[in-house]
Amino acid sequence: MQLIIEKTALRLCSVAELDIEKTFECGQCFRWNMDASGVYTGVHLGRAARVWREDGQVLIDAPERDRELWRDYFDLELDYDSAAEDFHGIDYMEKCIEFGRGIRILKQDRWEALCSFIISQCNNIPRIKKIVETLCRCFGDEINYMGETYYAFPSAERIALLSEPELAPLRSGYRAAYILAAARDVHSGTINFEELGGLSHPEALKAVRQMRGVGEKVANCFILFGLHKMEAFPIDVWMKRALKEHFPEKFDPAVFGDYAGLAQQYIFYHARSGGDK
DNA sequence: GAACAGGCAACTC
DNA sequence: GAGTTGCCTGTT
Repeated sequence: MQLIIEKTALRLCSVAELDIEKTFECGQCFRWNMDASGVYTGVHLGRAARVWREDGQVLIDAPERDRELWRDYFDLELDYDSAAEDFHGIDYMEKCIEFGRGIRILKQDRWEALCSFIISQCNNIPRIKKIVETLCRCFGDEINYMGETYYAFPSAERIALLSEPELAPLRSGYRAAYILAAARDVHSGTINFEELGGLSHPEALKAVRQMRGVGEKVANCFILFGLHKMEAFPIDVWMKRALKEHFPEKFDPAVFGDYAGLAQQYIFYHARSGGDK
């Protein structure tokens, strides 16, 4: 009897198009983890996958039928050099673009992005990852992959039916009430992702901010990383520092054009990696 | 033990 | 509308 081993490593793109380490470690997502050999394992839309570099290519261990799904997730159709045109030529930005080359703004699941950035407030990345992981472990569907168990991000519907004490294992503090409120808003239709997607950035910002515990920063993170509206420009303490240092007092992100969010990510990654020191 | 953290809301003036 | 304070929890 012949054993047929299904070879599932798909070529996603070249390493020039996507730097997985920068993309996964630049603070936009919380569910990808690297092992000792540089292979990242993560979960997206209930699918676990491994992503790695090999011979100048980025490969992903995924079935052929999911190729487009993953290419979409990594935003591989967009030409990032063209997208950055509006802020090329600014001296400081040249440095940030070069430094962040290969970063892509992931098209994350909208609910996961919303929930993750609600959790992110006043928190550091290891703790955000820990809370998100516990949330998935407690309430997400099991995924068996490569002999290990992973967990999908639990749906808003699932979370909406929980009570605050049930979220206690997350140790998310005052954010637990915000998570529940957001889940219920999504479940009830008060917040409709499809509708939000059709709104302009200012309109979407206003609507998203109606949610309890969602202020300017969290809203913009959700709009950028969840709704993939590339003009969203979240400003946190790192961004504040960088902007203060390199741009005039009355700075308007609109100067970066339609892809201001990408500029934000380059600045943020540069600043957080110690590029300004 | 106090201060602080990738933020928000409620309150003050 | 600008500034201050408390908030859960974990870390320093």
